[in-house]
Amino acid sequence: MRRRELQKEQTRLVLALAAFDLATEHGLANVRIPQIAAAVGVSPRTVNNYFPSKEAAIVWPATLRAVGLADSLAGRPAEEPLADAIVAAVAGQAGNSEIAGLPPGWLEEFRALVAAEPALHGEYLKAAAAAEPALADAIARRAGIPAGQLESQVLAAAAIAAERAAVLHWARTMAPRSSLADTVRTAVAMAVRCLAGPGSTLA
Amino acid sequence: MRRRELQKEQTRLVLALAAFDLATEHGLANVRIPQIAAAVGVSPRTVNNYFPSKEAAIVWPATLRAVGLADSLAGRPAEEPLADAIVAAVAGQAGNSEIAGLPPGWLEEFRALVAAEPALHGEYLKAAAAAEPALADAIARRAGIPAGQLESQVLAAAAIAAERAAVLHWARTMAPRSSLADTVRTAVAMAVRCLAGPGSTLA
DNA sequence: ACCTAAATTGCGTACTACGCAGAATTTGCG
DNA sequence: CGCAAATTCTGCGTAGTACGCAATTTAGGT
Repeated sequence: MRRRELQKEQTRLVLALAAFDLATEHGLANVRIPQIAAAVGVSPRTVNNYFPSKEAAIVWPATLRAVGLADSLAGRPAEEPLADAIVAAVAGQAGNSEIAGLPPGWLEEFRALVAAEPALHGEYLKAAAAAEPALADAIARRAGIPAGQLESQVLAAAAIAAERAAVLHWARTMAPRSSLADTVRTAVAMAVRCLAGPGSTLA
Repeated sequence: MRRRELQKEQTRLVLALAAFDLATEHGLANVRIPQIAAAVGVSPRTVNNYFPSKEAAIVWPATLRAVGLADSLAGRPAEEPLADAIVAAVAGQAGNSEIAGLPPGWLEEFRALVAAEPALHGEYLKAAAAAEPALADAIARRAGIPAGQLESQVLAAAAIAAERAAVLHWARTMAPRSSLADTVRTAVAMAVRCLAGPGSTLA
């Protein structure tokens, strides 16, 4: 019964993108659940079966990307230093947004929407934080230490916080002189340089 | 017209504490807005004048503490290294919870409630993140650099994320061998060591 | 004590979240 | 190919929330 879940994830993503489009066009406050349902062709009740709120639906791709962070880190070569691997994993997610069927340029529109709608900040925070446990576990596994230690959790939280700060900073800066990926890379590097660098128990 | 606002803040805090107590006793899901109103002796409508949701009410003291972070940092001696000042400011907030009329031991109960009620995690995140801009400004001011730079924002985000990770880690650990304040101090020091340490442009 | 500004309150409305049960649909298996 | 079972979609009903608005009460300053 694998196909079932794939179809479900597909519908979930379609719903999320529909909610996202409606929010960018009409403004978050003017989006109604039935609108989203109509745009996809399902019942309003179904929308709430997939998402507890329209905000959660809009932010869903960000949640997906955040969850993919741990996998991305696990896929880095084993000999790469931990700090570099984390930076590469986070920046890599920021670079290619075609991860799971997202339209190209999605990240650009997303940051614009989040910057324009403060009501989404909280939901974006939740999406980013949802990845912390998995990322902390991946870090611990790579460092060869038991999971649940304070240090790996702090490192994961700091890395994700840095990424979020970079995205918001980049979104606020009207004339960005550097690309989003570069900004994210710089920010994450600053945050993890020492936590995961030489001299750390995680290195 | 200063007294007016003081009274307002007072009732706001009373409402928040009432919501908090009801949540610890009956569980978050069983708390109703009229209950909170009745516990304080105001109309249900008034509760929603002060808070947009019961979760926001419960987390309000955490928001207060987070906002106080920037002031706490500003109050540190000017000759203290930035990293030490940040660690001291954050850990100081974790140490004394009597900041604004909170009952002693409030932080303990709060972390227990947050750990027991995952529905509060998001609200706690928002409360913590609410302090980021102010903290980033305070950092920039102390470092003598213009506000809004990426580095100060990343540092603020990382410090707050480390504090939150420490609190949650401490809450999850059943038999905490060290005090919460020590855990927070350790976590923030790890995150800040390098961002604000020697060699950084902020130092 | 009065005048003014602000807070509290009650009411009404729109919307959301979700439990429940029936209908529709798809999957696995013979 | 068809049947049975599990699962998802759907509609309905309910409880509860958020908030605008206007009236009332309360408090502050002179």
